[in-house]
This record gives sequence, structure tokens and C-alpha cells, in this order.
Amino acid sequence: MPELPEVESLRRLLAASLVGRRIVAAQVAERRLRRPLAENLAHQLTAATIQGVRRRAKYLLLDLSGERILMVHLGMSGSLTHRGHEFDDSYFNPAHDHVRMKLDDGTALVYNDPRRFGLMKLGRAAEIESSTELRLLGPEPLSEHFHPAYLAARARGRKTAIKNLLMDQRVVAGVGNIYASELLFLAGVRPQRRAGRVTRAEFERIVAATARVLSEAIGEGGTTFRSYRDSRGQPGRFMRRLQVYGREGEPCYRCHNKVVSRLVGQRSSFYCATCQR
DNA sequence: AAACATTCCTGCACGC
DNA sequence: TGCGTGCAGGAATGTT
Repeated sequence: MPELPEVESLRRLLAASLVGRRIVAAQVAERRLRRPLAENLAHQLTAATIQGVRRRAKYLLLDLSGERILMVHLGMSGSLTHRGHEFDDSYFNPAHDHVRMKLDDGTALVYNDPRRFGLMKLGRAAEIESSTELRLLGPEPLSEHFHPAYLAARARGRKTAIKNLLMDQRVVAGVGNIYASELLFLAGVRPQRRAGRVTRAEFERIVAATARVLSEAIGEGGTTFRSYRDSRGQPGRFMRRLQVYGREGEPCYRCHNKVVSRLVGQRSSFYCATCQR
């Protein structure tokens, strides 16, 4: 579910509400996530102070006291919620509250993940920073390192579809299925175009469209297509701004022809065959 | 009830 | 042949 804009929106909320808080108790109800949680995770979390909340790609990084980091990935259906007064828990099924951290102000930080495709790992800061999960990631799409010449170089000679390339976290980190469709619509490029055949002018439009879509989505608190909720239990607001994702058969906002849906690399992809070449 | 916002692994094809 | 790389397909799972 969560792509870069959702995780970044979450990061901003959590940074405002968690920094300085101390974890006074932790409980692990279910260890079977994508990989089993460490047996001593609850113990390791207890008494830690949260000193910062950062993001890399779709990973959330909680800086803890003792030069440690709690790395969290939400997979398809995960959420990290800060529950206290004003928290809307109407969406959540407590059966999937896998990790619960009680904080020193009486609130709780809860990891909930129905499908359990997510990841949670605590370690020494240096080890997490150089872990296999983070080490191979490509540049952040909103950084200066993601530019047309870079993308063109990574695409050279590649036969895979441009949409697959953009969703390859080693090429650029944080773009997922929803925003890949959206940015390619803005760039006027069909998702199934072979990456090696995309022109320089198109790479320039793709890079610009990536920054625009992700920035706007962050500004709207991310997209809730199905189940994403932020740390307060609230959905994102970018859904109403989606141009093509989930709009199969509906009119393109630009030319009024029907938006089509095709499988590209096993993932549903939406585009306008008139506006995108 | 088919589809799903993600990642990881396997196996095959290809090229040097 | 042997090895590395690219690519497609599938699996993990619960919900709607």
C-alpha cells in the first residue's frame, strides 16, 4: 500500500508527535512478518527514547537512544499508528496489532499489518544504515541525484518496460504501482514502452513528472486507494487527484477518451492510449 | 471472488 | 562450457 508519499506523510506526523518520547513497555503479539521478528524485540525496545524519525525510500527509520535504529517497512497492508486521544481506530482490526509500544505520555505506537508482508528490524545504527535492505537502493526521486541523464543511463539497453524500471527500487527508490502509472500519464509515456527506447526528451518529462506527482501527493497526505491510514488513523487525500490509476473505462481528464488498464510486469497499469505514446 | 498499495526468490534465456 | 545478468512468473497473505 504505502509508497514514498504515504511513508513521508507518516514520517512527518510521527516526527511531530514521537520525538522525545520514551518507550516504557513493548509487546509483540505476532512475530511472523515477511521475516520473523527477533525474539528479543520487545526487550530491545523497552526504555528506548525516540530521538528522530527519518525515511529512506519506503522505509521508516526511528532513531533510538543508544545509537540504534528501528527500521519499519509497511509492505502492502501495514500501518504504524500513534494511538491516544483523538485517534480514529474504526478502521483497524486489533487482531492484526502485531507490535505495541507504550509511551511515557500514556499514548501507544502500534504496528498493525493484516497481510504481514511488512518488516521491522532493530539494530545498531551503523548496521541498519548498511543493511541489505538499504544498501542497494537507488537515489531518492526528490533529490538532485535523480535526473534525466542518470535515468537514461540506467535505461540504456534495457528491454523491460519503463514502468517496471521506475518501480525497481535499485534504480529509483520509493516509486510504486500507483505513482508509476500517474507519473507516466503526466509524462505522456505508455507504461509498457521498452525502457531502452525512451527518448531523452521523454526522460526529462518523466523526471519532472515524478517530482511533481510525489510532491503533490505528499502535500495531500498520500493516497488511500484501499486501506492506507496515517498515524492518526486518517486516510490520505490524493485519491481525488489521481488521473488514471483505478479509472479504467472512465474518461481521460485531458482528451476524454477512455482510460485503459493492462498488465505490465504482473501489475495493473492504467493509461490513456491517446495522450501516452 | 478476482484483485491487491510490496518484495523476494526461482528458473530460463542469452551473451561473452 | 561456465558464469553473470536480465527478465518473467510466482509466492508470501487477509480483506473486500
